Amino acid sequence: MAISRPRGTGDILPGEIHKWHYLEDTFREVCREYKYEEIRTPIFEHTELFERGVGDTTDIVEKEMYTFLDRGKRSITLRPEGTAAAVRAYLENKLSAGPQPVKLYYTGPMFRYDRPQAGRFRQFHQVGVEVFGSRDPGLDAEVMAMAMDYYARLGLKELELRINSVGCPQCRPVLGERLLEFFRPSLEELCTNCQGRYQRNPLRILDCKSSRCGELSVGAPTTLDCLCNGCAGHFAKVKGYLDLLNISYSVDSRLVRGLDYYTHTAFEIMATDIGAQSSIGGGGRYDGLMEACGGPPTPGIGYALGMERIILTMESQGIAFPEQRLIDAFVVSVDPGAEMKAFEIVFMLRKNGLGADKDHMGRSLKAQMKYAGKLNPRYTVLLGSDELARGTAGLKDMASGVQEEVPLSGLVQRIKG
RNA sequence: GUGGGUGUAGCUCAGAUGGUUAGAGCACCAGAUUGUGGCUCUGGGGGCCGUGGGUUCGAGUCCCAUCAUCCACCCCA
Repeated sequence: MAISRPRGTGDILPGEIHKWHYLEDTFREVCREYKYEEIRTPIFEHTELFERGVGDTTDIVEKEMYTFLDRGKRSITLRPEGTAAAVRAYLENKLSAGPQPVKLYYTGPMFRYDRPQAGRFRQFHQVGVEVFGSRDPGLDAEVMAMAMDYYARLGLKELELRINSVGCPQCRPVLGERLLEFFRPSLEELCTNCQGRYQRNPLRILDCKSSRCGELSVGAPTTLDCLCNGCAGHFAKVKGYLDLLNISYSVDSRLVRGLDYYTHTAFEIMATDIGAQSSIGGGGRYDGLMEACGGPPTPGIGYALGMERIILTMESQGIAFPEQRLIDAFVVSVDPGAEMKAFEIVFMLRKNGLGADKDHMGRSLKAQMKYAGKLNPRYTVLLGSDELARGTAGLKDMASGVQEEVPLSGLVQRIKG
């Protein structure tokens, strides 16, 4: 093989594309019902957008971005996530001038230079939403409910919704101080990662997966211990709305979204049985992000769901994807003399809105039938010299095997009927 | 970035201790008395045994390197 695909990427082949269509179609349907409108932003942006919009101390920006200089010596980055670009577009196109809130959705590929493993790729696909312009806790609940609704429509079971509140610029520093105090005695024992976090963002120590750090952080103050009245009230309302909708969730006070401008609600949806990368979606509120990107103070909340991981979960749960029939009719020429007529009939069927095809490999009658059997059309249309002479065609129902002779003039009607 | 597993046909995999023309199943193609699919049977095409080096009379098999892939850490979707 001369050239292979780049590491961590994948070809979505015709045999599985129906899964992606199903996910996308279902998502669009949900978005329509929830009144979210699609936005399509570039796949690449100025690197600076992500440095500011994702945070330059995050792993994503520090080591996972596909960044390059274009021919004009501009630093360009393939988008690693969708929120920053949506924020940029909202500001750049003055969507703030229209009615608020602005509810957007997007779908498409994202890029991160990670080591590939089960459920993790360098090019992967997300569907996501962002709501700009309102701090209503009802919207926090809405986006979570929407994500769960989407999963449910796909047939996913046994998902776990974890939620937390990470506070706001007023109460976060209080927590930060208390965390520094708490970990100061055991600073040397923390993993090297967390020693760095201690300096930059002690909140994330709570999130560390290392068992050592886990032990050390037992009894540590959590975000929930330090919420100010406003944040605690917001969180209580979010939970109230979720309860109202009978959406089950667990409060996970260790769930942290690391960026400074993330505020209030953070959530994550976990699946089982798809390997170590079990998060199939996550999101949160980011009331500080617009300002970080140079805009006026504007609240926002959103989520992103990983399509590959959703498909993995569906497959591991044995959920069937609706498969659409490739064609309605396959036209077979019984003898070479009928070849031209078969070609004509195929186009006639297509012009009438039917999916149709014929052999293009010079196959024998038997082989044409065999091929038709694989394409699984509802009908096979058989044309031979006898039929030609009578102006008819054999119409064979492939499921039942029953064949009848119908006049060409009534073929479309008969197939549609 | 770190660690482990695996690279033989389109796919899933056999190929003890190195030894003739590298096999199977599935898939693909053709045929089973000449105008009909699914089942069955017969036959056929297809392999620089990931790549490069080394050891050896001889390497798919042993050694080294490299690349790819899978899994895990980290992080995330």
